[in-house]
Amino acid sequence: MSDQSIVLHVAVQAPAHSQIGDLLSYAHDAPLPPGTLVRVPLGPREVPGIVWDGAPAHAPAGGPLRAVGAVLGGLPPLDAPWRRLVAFAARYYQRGLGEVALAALPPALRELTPEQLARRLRRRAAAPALPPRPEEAGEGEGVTSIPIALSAEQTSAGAQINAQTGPFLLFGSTGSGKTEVYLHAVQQALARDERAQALVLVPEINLTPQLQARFRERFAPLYGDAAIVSLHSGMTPPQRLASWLAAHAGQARIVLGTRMAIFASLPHLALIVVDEEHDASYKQQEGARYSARDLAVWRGRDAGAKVILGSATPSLESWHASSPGVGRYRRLAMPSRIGAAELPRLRLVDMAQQPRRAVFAPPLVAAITERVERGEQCLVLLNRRGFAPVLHCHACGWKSDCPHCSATQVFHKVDRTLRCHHCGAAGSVPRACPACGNPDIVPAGRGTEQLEEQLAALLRNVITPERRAARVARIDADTTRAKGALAAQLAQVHAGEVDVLVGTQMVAKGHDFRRMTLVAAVQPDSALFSSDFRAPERLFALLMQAGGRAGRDARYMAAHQSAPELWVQTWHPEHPLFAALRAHDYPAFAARQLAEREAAAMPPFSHQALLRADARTQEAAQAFLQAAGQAAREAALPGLAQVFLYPPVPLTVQRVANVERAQMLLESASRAALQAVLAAWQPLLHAERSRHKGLVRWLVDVDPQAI
DNA sequence: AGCACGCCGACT
DNA sequence: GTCGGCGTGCTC
Repeated sequence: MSDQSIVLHVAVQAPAHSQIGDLLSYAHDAPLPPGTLVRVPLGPREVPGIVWDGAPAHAPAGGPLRAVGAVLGGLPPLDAPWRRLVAFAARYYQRGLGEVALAALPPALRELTPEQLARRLRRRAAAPALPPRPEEAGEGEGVTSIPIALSAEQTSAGAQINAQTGPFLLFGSTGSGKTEVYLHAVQQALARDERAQALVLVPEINLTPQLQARFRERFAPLYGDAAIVSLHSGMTPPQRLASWLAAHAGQARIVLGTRMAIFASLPHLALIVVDEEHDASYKQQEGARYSARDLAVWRGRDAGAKVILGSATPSLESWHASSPGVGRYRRLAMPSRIGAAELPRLRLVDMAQQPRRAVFAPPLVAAITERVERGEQCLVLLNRRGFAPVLHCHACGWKSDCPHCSATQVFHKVDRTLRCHHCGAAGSVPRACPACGNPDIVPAGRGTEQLEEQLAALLRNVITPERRAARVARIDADTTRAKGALAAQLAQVHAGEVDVLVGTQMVAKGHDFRRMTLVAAVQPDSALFSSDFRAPERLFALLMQAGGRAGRDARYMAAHQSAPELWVQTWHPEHPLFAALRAHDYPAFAARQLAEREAAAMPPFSHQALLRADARTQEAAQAFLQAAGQAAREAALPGLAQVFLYPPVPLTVQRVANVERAQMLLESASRAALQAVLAAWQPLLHAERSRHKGLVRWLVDVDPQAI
């Protein structure tokens, strides 16, 4: 303990609800700049940490400080903008600073010793990592080195992005060429400054390969292959580390990734693109429940980087923010589909007029048959895996309930199992009713497996122009579990080996199937009357996006004299959502939804947070929430007068894996008041926790995407 | 969150 | 007589 006179404040990975404060103090023999990675002793173990600026809220309890264990000095410190982003996210989403900061680093980096890191960095330096000098790029304002033919709408959007600061909401219908605008904006940003970096976010890993191909094709000739990296959870730890280091060092000029990539270290960030910004997967659902889209807007403003949010069906939050009266975002509209491709015509099937219990209405079967006979492809969507959501005994009323959850086990016919989609419990299908012995137990309802089977039967005599039998294939989470399975199956579809594709939402997004001319949603009605006020918005987006899979290739459609169609089977054809869908009129749909939201003071006209409790019993979960609310009122938390606390209620799926779940909704017209309450509430929640025996955990979800 | 310490059931 | 269940408490 001789010369260790410097006190360092270090963020370590400890959750907010541990008794540890945000920053811990350690002794070291020399000052270290904030953002330096270190390893420090914590109790019996050594953990990674990040040197932080500012002092901890609470001084350590006295006694000599322990010393920093190791310094990862080979790495440039994480810069101030990165630390501000992490600090903001931790504060806003009510989590520990160190928890958010360390989770934002690639796992492989957290495990590294200084020696391993030094070896890695030497290897990187030895490799010819620097890209060819882009001599031809960056010759002043607006000069692009690759001439790109843009439509008038694309040119106008590009010009505005170039001239204004944003953030921008790029509202372009499916097939309007949003990607080309992204590419153009990235090219402009990179050409303007030879160090500039661009971050491009996509909702799902599945969509990164094709986007990566587009960006590589465009930018690898200019900046080299190494200048384009991906960042998502499907990569191996070494791959992720390599991408992260390339971004941190500034060698990667373009980072493509999923929501986690919003926390990438990008010292020269100039542009952030959030593709399909309405997509729910931008909201993290465990740990710190952050919205990568919202953080993108914050980060862009803080770092002086432009932000482009793109969608054909924007979130109502973004749409509202870009409305003329509000003007926080600049709206750029691209209503036309490129290359004279038509938008799909809506064919509503009134199920009340169809044979009872028909899965597929006869007119839909006829339409699919006709298309397959012409050599075109069809897509059938159902958002439910398995063969049937429940098995049923008509003799005694037994259902295939999950023993651990308040949900039924789903019948999977392919492997004769009953599986719970909530807790994962799986078993084989009983031969007879476990309750009464009746051998005649029947599946009720339908899933993708059943659609696949029924369609195959319905089309068994249908012959394609190549004189082979029609082929039906299914793509969902069950068929794509193995690594590379999705890519292989998609390749089959692209190769024309599949005529009808049955699948869940995962095939509705992004993919470009050239010969796809008909898309059908078999059973979308539940979203029309859901208790979740965002369900209609999600359904509209899904149907628009799914419909966009049909007729993307104008030349193919013209050559085959085909017109794209979106079929929807519904019991409520008169529902106003379908009128807007028929007209491809998102603005009309959004206007009506926003009017309803405003009248009911719901988001985006109010702000919400959830306090959720998991416990052994539903009573214990609700008692904790009740007591937490009571404690907040008794302490008269600042801002509480402007925040409405709803009574605790069970979650829709009340019990999962034998844990009972309840939640309490907080709502306020003032985001600041809601934030103030949540921050001041935190210590009361800690205190309350120990008074509730059966409580398993509690958590706060700011801006929940479902309630 | 880890990881200890700590006090009560089925095994060698 | 030990191995081990996870309840409670601490980590600068």
